[in-house]
Amino acid sequence: MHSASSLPRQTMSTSQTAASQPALGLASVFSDKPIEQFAAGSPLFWEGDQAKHVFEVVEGVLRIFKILGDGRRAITGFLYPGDLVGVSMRAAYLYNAEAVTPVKVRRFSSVSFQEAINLSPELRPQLFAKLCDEMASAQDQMVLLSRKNAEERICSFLLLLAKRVSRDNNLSTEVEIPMTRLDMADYLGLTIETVSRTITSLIGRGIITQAGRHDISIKKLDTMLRLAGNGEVDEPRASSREYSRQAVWPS
Amino acid sequence: MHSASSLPRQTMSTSQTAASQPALGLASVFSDKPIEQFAAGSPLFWEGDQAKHVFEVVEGVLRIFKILGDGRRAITGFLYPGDLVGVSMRAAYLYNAEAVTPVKVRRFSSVSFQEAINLSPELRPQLFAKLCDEMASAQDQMVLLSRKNAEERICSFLLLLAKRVSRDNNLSTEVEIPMTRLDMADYLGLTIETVSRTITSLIGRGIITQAGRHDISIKKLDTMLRLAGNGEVDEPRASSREYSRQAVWPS
DNA sequence: CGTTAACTTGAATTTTGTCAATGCCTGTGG
DNA sequence: CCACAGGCATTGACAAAATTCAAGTTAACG
Repeated sequence: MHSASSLPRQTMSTSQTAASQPALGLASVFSDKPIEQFAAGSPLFWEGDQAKHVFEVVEGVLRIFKILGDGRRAITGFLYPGDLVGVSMRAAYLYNAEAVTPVKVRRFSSVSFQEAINLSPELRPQLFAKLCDEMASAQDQMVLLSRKNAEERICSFLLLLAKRVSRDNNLSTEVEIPMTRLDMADYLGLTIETVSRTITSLIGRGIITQAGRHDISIKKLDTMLRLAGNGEVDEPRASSREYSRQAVWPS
Repeated sequence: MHSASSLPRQTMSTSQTAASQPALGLASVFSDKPIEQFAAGSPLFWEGDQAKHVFEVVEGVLRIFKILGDGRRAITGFLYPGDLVGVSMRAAYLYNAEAVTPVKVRRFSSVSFQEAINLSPELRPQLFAKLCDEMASAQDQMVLLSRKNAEERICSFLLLLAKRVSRDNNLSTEVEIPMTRLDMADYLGLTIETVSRTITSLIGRGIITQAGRHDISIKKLDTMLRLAGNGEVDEPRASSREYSRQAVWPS
């Protein structure tokens, strides 16, 4: 089921937040923990499990999702290196977490994690900021799901992936898609067929090109941005990663 | 637009978090600030405004929303007494906030709010927990928007409103809907017509009854719960037909 | 290299949206 | 306090978008 391809599928995993981490970043909490590996498709935990641990993604991509009574799946997020999994302040996990690609994580007990956070006036605001970022992208996703059509959803998603690659703000035009069409569909609130048709249409119009199922290249970035439907193409909005935040938060 | 009816429309405002607040709750941060009032329909702030203040809702209901380039509106949440507005750790607000009903709030400067939180080891975890709650309901909303049909959305929403009324977990069967059909539509990712038709259908089947546009009564709670589609009551865990992967678990 | 899961493509169907007209609350002003 | 106006909601007919069902095709992995 989707294991490690020999292709650049993994290259994404190496990059990301590691380099941009502050001197004493959140990752430092985990740094003395051993690395654990999960094969593509394997679960880290299920919704309802005792929430005994918090994980830090070191390499690879995770999906977090919920399942409705009759089996419908909704993926609520994909997690990349630097992201934390399982921070919920609850006794039980609120969602399922599975590896999309082969994944490396570090594990920390929930209790000690909270202690560590609480004792460090330097880490606390970082965690807080991460939560706020998460909340902001959750809201963007609600806008997407509630008001965008299939094409706008796909374009928004591809641009999101494009933004992830670079640690600064530049979009890369070479986009790697680590997940399957089904994952995309369940994240975007569409069916697999609609995802496929929409991508085919984008290719047909020369807006993107494809090199294998998991690698696309954006050929008409301006068109993509317009099709993503956010309006303001060059908005100063979520420069997404760190540094755009208010400089308050003393301590 | 939608002002204070003489009906129990307001009663909801008084209840909520006030009673369940710990001795030194988050509200205490705001307690010395004067109460400000906003008329129904008036804005507290717009997306992009300098995020100079944090608000605590004291009475009434707010909507927070984003607008796409061509005018489509997506409401990402309704806020009730006890909720905080504008906690984003950003220089600018990320969304618009407007009064749905006449609203009373207390205002606090963002900077001092963060100071206060950071200095109090008692308040900190409360804020943290609030953020986690918010994240949890954002995820539920993503599930709703991504995988539920119109009827499931409406039923889920009405049950959500029903749950808000009581401070414990009991659902009230008398549900007050403080917002318009358009607000509901923009929150549920539907059109006003679909919302209307769906409610009409529920009434026609005797599942709910209506007393004016803003007050419904749940007559068949079990049916409502089933139609909401969460399949929550009896979950023998993995109903995951095709989604449960074999538990490999290498390393 | 062959098998099989993942993906694509097509046609029919369903759901929801759009447009348009009517009906009914709600709050205002008489 | 009541009547009335205008906004809000309902209803209907039609259109559009996305889903479903059903084959085919491709490419990933053993």
